[in-house]
Formats: sequence, structure tokens, C-alpha cells
Amino acid sequence: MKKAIVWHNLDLRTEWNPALSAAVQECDEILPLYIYDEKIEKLGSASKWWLEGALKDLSSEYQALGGKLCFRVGDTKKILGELVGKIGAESLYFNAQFEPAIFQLQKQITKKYPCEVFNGNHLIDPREIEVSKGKPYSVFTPFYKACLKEISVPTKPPLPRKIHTIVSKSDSLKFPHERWMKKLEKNWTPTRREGLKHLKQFISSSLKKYKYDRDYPAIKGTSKLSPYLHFGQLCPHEIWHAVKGKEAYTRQLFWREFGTYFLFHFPDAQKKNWNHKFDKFLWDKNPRLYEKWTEGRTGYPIVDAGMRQLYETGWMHNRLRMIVASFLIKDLFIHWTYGEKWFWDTLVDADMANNILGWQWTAGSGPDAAPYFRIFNPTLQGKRFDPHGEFVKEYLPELRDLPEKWIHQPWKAPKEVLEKAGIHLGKDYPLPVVEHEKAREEALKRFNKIKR
DNA sequence: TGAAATGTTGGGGCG
DNA sequence: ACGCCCCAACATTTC
Repeated sequence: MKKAIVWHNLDLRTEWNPALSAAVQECDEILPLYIYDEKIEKLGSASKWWLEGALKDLSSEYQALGGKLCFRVGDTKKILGELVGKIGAESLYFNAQFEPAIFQLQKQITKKYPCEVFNGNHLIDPREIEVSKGKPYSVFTPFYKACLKEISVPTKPPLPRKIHTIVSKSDSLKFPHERWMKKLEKNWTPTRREGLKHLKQFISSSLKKYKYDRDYPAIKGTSKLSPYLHFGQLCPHEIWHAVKGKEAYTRQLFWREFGTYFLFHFPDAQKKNWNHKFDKFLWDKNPRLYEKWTEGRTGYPIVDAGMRQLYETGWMHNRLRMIVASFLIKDLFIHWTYGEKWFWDTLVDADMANNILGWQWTAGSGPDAAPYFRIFNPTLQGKRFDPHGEFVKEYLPELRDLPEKWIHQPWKAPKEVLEKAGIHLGKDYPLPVVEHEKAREEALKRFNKIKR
């Protein structure tokens, strides 16, 4: 009788799960286990909400297979040690995680117990992409090309209709609920079935025009698969096969790989500027402005609409992530780590590596980053990517009656236009908290100081 | 996965 | 008819 533990991490699915498939094939009985360990990674609010739903869903997937998932809260090593002894497990099966803390933990576990480790959550293994001149890739395109040259994506691993699991006592699946999470319930269903539905729908209706549509927040042109991918309810391998050949989308899948690769090779980047020149940058501490940014009350409609979409739905369109990030950093001079924290807490797809890469990219301190002088003009970005103001009006109903011409710059609208639209600036909708043109000049000055 | 400043060109108005 | 000027429209450079 061979017994083993299947240790789930961010692979909350039974199908398309190489670790689980191998365990079921090679063992007589398994104990499927998920451990929530805050010492390894403390989740944000939105992630906790999603995790709870995803674990419920995983439980029911196991039930459908005639098995049962064990869920525990606490210290991973302690719990694993206890369970290995209790059930007499010969080995552990799991999919690799490459975030620094969990990677180190998995490494230690591997030394302690016989383990079978698989790559179930990523298209590439960051250790296997050849580094050039002894250094990891720090530019996306060559990295991407190297991946495509190396890559061989496995096909679906087999999983029997019925599996035998060992039942062990579980902790409660419930996280404390915040009132805010009601908003998430309205917008998301955190199950694999729903993820598959999104995938199917995306392929049939948006994939063809993805390259163009993905930049327009008013168009539902993106896949919205990110939370399902993050929690491993969908496997990147199955997405790869499903969208095969669509370069614009595949490229985005590889930005996720690049994020993982980047943080794996530069774990310090989690807290510190990857480019140390930026350590000398003069940031402002301005809690009042930061708060206005989080609330979507900066007076720049495209920024505010993005921030409110995030708060209302737990998700933000990619184009807007770039715009609001540029605004926080280059118009308000607030350190990127503040933005990173807010995203971590509120995004349902909050992913450590992607989040860090995204923010360092915007700040200019990351690899292959936007040059410091690349500063988004929120009015122009609005006009370009939400030309009719449809998106802005969806999240800023107070601007509903403002004509297209002024929708991205209400402060410039003539008095009578504002009156007719029923808007008293500074009351119904804020005046701009900073003047972009001046902020831009100031940003260039400050960036110039650290250039050299 | 920028935007502003500066440079160049060419058509049309006009003396 | 010609040259001059103006200024879009586009291209290039700079931050």
C-alpha cells in the first residue's frame, strides 16, 4: 500500500494537474492537502475571498471523484510533518511554485521527505531558460524568443474517474468577511467551471480581435482569465493549447512567465528597486493624495474610473493599470510599493511576481522598464483609449451628462456646459489634485537627478 | 506598452 | 505667373 500526500499550492484543480495525476497513478491512497500559511505569504482581502471559493470548488471536485480535500491553517512544516507521520506517507507530490518564500520552503521540504515535484503552473521553468553571459534575461523580447525555442508544453495528464483518498480532519474554510467582499461576489464566480466558460467564450468572441481590442477598457476584449490562472484553477498548459498560434495573446501569457522568472532570479526585487539608481529618487509622503488615488478622486476621469473599477469589481483593465500606476508614481510622486500594496489587497488576480514586475516596470526601476521620461498624460490616454468616454461614464456616473469633448478634462469645460450636465466641480466631482503639466516637469527634474 | 518640442514639407492664399 | 508667408500635417528628436 503506497500512500502519499498531494500538497496543493496555487494549483487548485484536479484536472490538468500533473502532480495529482502522477500521485494517483503511482499510489494506492492519497491525502490531498492545502495549507494556508501566513508566514509564507499573507494574502490580500480579495485573494482571501477568492481562495475560499476556490477551495470550496476544489473540495467539490474531489468529492465528485469520490475523495476528500484536507484544508489546514498554520505552519506548513509542522502540519506536513504531523500528517506524514499520521498517515504513513511515503512521499509528497506537488507542483513547483517559484515565488521566493514558497520556493525556499518547497526546497526544504524536498530535503526532508521524498518528493515528486512537477511544473504544473508555468509554461517554462525559470531555471531552464538559458541565461545570456551568465545573467538572466532582463529584456522581455529575447526572453520570449528563448522560451518559444525551448518550449514543449505537455498534453493533458490522465486522471481516473475515481480516486482513493485518506480522510483527515480539516480546519474551517472560512476567512473573516469584510463588507467590501460583497462586491466581489457580484462580479466573480471563483470556480474552475466558470474559468473554463470564460476561456471558451474568450476564444470564440474576443481572441481574433484581441490584439486591437485589448487596449480599450470599454470593449470587453480581454480574457479576464487572470484570477483563474493565478490560483491554478486553469492550467497555463491548457490555455496554451486552446489559443495556439495567437501571438498577441500568447505574448501576454509569457509576460506572466517573465514576471515569475524575474522574481525568481531577483528575489530582492520584491521590496527593493531592481535598478538601484532609483534608491536615490525623491519620493513624496502624501497620505492625503494616496487616499484620493485609492478612492478614485484625483479629478482625472480615466484614472478615477480605473480605480473605481478596481474597488467595485476587484479587477482593473490592463491599460488602466498602466495609467493609474503612472499617475501615482509620476504625478503624485508616491513610491511604487504603496501602489503595489493597494493592488495586492484589492485585486482578485493579485500575483506577487506580476504585481512587482508591473510596478517596477512603471516606475522605471524594473527590467525592460518604461524609460523614466515616459510619462502618461491622463487626458490624452483617456481620449485615445476611451474616445467616447463610455468607460469613464460607467464608473463615474456623476459625469454621465458631460459631453464627449470634455469627458477627459472636465475642469476645462465651460461653465454653462458643466451647469447643464449638473456638475459642480469640487463638489460632485473633484478638481484635479495636481496639474499634470507641472507634475510632468517636476518628475523630469527629479528623474534627471538620478540619471547619470 | 508616451508625449512634447522641434524640424520639414507642401498646398493655398495673396500681393 | 511668381515668390512669399502661413500653417496644417507629418516626421524626427528630445525628455
